[in-house]
Amino acid sequence: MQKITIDGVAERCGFSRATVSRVINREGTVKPSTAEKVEKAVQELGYTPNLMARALSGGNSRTIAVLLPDLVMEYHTALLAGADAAAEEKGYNLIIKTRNTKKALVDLIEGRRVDAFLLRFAETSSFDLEFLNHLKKRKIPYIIIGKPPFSDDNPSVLIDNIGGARLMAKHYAMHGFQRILFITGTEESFDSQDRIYGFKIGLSEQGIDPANVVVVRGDFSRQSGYEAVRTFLETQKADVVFAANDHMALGAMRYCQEIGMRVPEDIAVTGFDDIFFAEYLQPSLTTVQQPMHAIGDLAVQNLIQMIEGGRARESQIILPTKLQIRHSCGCSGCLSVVQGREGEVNGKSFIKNEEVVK
Amino acid sequence: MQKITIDGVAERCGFSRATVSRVINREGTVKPSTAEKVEKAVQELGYTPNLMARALSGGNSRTIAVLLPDLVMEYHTALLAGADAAAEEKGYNLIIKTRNTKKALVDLIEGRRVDAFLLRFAETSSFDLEFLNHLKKRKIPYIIIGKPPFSDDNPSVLIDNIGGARLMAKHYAMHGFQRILFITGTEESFDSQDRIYGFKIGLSEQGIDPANVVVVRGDFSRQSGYEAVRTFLETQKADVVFAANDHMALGAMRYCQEIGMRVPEDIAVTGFDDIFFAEYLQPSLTTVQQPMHAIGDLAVQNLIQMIEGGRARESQIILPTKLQIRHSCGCSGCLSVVQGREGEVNGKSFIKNEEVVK
DNA sequence: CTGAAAGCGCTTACAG
DNA sequence: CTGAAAGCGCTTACAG
Repeated sequence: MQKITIDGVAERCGFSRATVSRVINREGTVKPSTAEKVEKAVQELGYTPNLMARALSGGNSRTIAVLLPDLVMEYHTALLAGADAAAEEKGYNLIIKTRNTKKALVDLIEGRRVDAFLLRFAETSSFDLEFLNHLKKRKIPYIIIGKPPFSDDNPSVLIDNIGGARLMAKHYAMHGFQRILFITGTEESFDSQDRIYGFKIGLSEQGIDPANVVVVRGDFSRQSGYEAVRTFLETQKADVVFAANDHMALGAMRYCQEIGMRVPEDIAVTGFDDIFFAEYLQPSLTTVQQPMHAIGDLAVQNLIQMIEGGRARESQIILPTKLQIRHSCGCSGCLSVVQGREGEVNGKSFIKNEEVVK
Repeated sequence: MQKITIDGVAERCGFSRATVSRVINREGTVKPSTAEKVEKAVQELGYTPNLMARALSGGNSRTIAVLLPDLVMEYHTALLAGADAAAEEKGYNLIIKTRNTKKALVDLIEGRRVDAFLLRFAETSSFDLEFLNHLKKRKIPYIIIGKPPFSDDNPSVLIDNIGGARLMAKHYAMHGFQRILFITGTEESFDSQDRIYGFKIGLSEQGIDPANVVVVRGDFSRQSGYEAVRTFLETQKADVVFAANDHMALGAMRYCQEIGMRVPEDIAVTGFDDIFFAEYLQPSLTTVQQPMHAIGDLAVQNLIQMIEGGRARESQIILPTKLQIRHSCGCSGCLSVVQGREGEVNGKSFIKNEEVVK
């Protein structure tokens, strides 16, 4: 199997290397009939451009870098899986980075290794504004997954923590919960901040005073959920525990069950994320789900549009959140889902999380 | 920030581009004193080579392709996380591929995009021998995760399904289980094949006739585990159900509990994989764990050795398996772990799964 | 031990 | 609309 290059194609169809390059990249003007001949030759030879050479000479590398906090949380691997699906469909490669030194990232850019960045930061401290500015200056397309920092002009696909938490607040109102314990994640977590924020907004909307909520700090671990509830219940009582993620909800539920409290009869527990096993807990966990796979997929699609078509839709996009109502909140019978609805105003996508299906 | 190239370094230190290249790649002979000067210049300028250019001109691209069946199963994302850890430590990039067309893979090679391949196939039918031969012919380093096909001469890191299942058989003997239902995964799954194989070997070793095991086909889904047990229990009885993965074990357990059987008192259930929630089921699941993270890490380390140092240790490597004894098998009290031990003979690593800790 | 030169496979002004 | 040429940033024989 002879390695076949652009010159091979040129020879085959009788045109120059430059012309072949033009039709492959659909740039400049080429007579339709010659484009056809070139394409035929490409087909016959089964030619695909060498991406290294292309990138080196100033073209696209057809590669997107994905920055993730980790590859362990289902939350992030689902995001990656979605990104991968879109990338493979469009013939792009994904380079993944978890422990990202600034230097390594800049090299990726300067070395023209990647055309664009998909960025996911979990903690405020990991947010590298300098790097973001570098991207802007170099006009490298990027999309941030989750809340962008400070300014609103960063292209981003929002993880709708606020909307999801509001949905949960509304559901709490339906149950008539009064004494609420909220377990947060780490202090620096964007997700955690937005979840408590959205929850309080939601409570206000329902006429419940957010001041009634007791907030205890956790760290997203199952153990921290366990401990938070234990400490709290030593001196106080609660109708319900809202943990900022499912792991902590699991820990909370375990503690309650261990001391003989029935969930949800004696105390309700709800979570956030809808990780795989939420459905299989006993009782099954009522929680908020975000479409991480779809978010990754959509983000990569947009990134590719930016790479190929200039800027495309750089606006912020929010995908609808689902409230997965199961049994741990006290609802019984078959599962129901409360889902937000998508909308769009002024080029900004958003959702109305209004509907409640019972 | 001026883009700095090898010529920049050359100018700075007063040597030629060729010499700089030599010291960076530690190739050829360079006088120590000049190497020092070159390195100083590299430091001062913060130079890192453009990998695209390097690859194009015949050097390494410092990139490894990872082929995975999916990014959903914890089994595979843990493998990826391990690979990523090793890659980032050594300054390598990872390109991930899930839905791999042969063409896309060959392009990766011909375009010099990657230096090596980490391959994980889940099903016999997905095994592309032609591609493997292509790799061999081109002398591209690769490592297969899991059982290599046909011949033994493929560098691989084995997932020790057989050893793990043997461990479980031994544990079954301790419990004195007689009537055993084994739920397999899909017919083409390497994992499933090896697990039933190893299990039967293990039973024989314990003096239990493998013919006593009833084998029912599942497909790794929770639902298939549920159905398999339901169908079986309609006409027969069992002391224990061994599911070829934890998802099916979960389904099996659910069915038993739904019809009022107590696990493990009336029927024991064990699984394979030790996915995250195995520990949190009620009762907690006795299962076999394989160090997927370590496997991915080790494989990438070896791959890098092969890339940089010629061939390194191309032998087969097996990492020890753990039997996670929890409650679903009938054991009670604190958790115990039965762990295999590593060994090495004739350059081949292997393990003796002999030890039983009670 | 070191340097000048060719070449890797493309893209992109620049002519025509 | 098309082609000849330069150049992207490296590595690698080939001389010396």
